[in-house]
Amino acid sequence: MTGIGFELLHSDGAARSGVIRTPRGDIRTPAFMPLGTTATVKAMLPQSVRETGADIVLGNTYHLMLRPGAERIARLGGLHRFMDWERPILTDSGGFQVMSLSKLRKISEEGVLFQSHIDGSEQFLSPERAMEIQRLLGSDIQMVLDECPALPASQAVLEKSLDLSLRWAKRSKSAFGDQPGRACFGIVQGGTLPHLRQRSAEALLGIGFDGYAIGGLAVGEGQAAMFDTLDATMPHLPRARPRYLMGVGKPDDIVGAVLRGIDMFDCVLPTRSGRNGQAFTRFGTVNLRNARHADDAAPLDEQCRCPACRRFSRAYLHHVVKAGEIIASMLLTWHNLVFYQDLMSGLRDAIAQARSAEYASAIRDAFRRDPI
RNA sequence: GGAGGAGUGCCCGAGUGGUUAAAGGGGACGGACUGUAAAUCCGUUGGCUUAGCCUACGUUGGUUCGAAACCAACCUCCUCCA
Repeated sequence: MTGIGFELLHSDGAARSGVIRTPRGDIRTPAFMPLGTTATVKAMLPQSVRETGADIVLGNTYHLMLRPGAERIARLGGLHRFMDWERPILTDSGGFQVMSLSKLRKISEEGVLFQSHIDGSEQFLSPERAMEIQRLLGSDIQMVLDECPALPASQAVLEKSLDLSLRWAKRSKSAFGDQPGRACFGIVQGGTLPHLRQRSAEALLGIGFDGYAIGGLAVGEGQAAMFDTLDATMPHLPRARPRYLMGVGKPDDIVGAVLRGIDMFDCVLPTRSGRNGQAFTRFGTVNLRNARHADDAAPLDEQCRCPACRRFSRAYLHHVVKAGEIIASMLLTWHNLVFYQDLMSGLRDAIAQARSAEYASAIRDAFRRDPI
C-alpha cells in the first residue's frame, strides 16, 4: 500500500477507535473533519480550527477548480500552504455537487459537464481530471469521483447510477496512481438498497482503496433508513481500513454511526448552523436568535471551553446574531466546532472504556430534549 | 400673514372609488439547514366565537349602492414667500 496507515486501538461492539497516520500528522478516529470547501473553514482562522481539536479539514475539488483554480494553487505551493493548514486535508471530488448543483450539470459516461455557478462557464470534470485536481492541490486523502443521487430514487435509477460510479471509481483509482503518503478512498453508493450497497462495496474492494466512504446518505431518506443502510453495508467493508460516512451529520447521527463502526465524518452543520445562529450544546440545539436569550447573562454552556462560552453571555450572543455582526458567525462556529470535536473525543474515550452505548444514549437524549 | 405639499398597519412606504385587512421593504417572532451556489432560506406579524364577523388608512362630518381613495371643516408636520 502506498497510502497511509490505519491503526485500530480499541473497539467496543462494532464501534472502534484508532489513528490514521499520514506524513502531515495523525488523525484520531472516530474523527470529525470540518469543511473548508473553498480553502477556508468559514469564519475561523486555521489555528483556531486546530485548537478546537480538528486533525484534518476538507477541501473541495469543484469549488477550488472554479476559483482560484487548481493549477494556481499548485503554483502557490499547494493547498496546505495556501490556506495555512499544514495538517492533513481530505478533498471531496465534486461528486456531491453532481447532486447539489443538479440543475447546472450534465452527466455522461465520460464525466460531468458543469455550468459554473459563479460565471456560467462550462467546466468539465472527469474522474481523471478530478484526481488530477486533487493531486495538484496536494490532498492527503483523495476521493474518487462519484455520482451522489438524491433520495428517494427508484431501484433502476440507483442501479444505473451505481454502475456509473463504479466505472468512475476504477478510472479514478487508476488516475490516482502511486502517491506515497497520500490515500485514495472509494465511495460506496446504492441508496438504501442493501444488495446494491453490498455490490458496491464488493466492487470497490476488488479495485482496492486505502479507505472506504459511504456516500449518498443523509440526502432525504431519514435517520432510521440511514442506520439500516449502514447496518447492511458495514459487514462488507474491511475492518482494517478507515470507514468514512460522507456528509454526516447531526450529533445523534454521528453517534449512531460510530456505534455501527464508522471512523470519519464531515458535515456543514457546525459551521453553517453557527453562521445561522444555531448552537449545538450538551443540552441539545439552541437557537440564539430566540428572544428568550435577550436578557440571559449566563453563558451558552458554562462547561464549554470555547471563547463564546467562556467570555460572553447568551445575551451578547443573541445581540450579535440579531445584529448580523461577523463576530456572531465567528463565535458560534467556534463553539459548534468545539462541541463536535469534544463529542468525538468523548466517543473515543467511551470506546476505549467500553461504554460507548452509554455515551451514545446520553447524546441522543440531549438532542431529543427541548433545549435550555 | 400668504402659497404649496403631506398625514396609511410596530417603522418606512405603495395604493387615488369596488379585485384592499391594504403591495414592497425593514423590524419583531418562530422554523429549517447533514460529502457548503448558504453571514442563507422559509413562515407568521389588527382582533374574534375564523368557509364568517368586527375594527382599521390624522379627526369629524358629508357625497356614493360602495371611500384609505372624492368633498368640507378642523388638527399636526414640511417647504417656499413675506
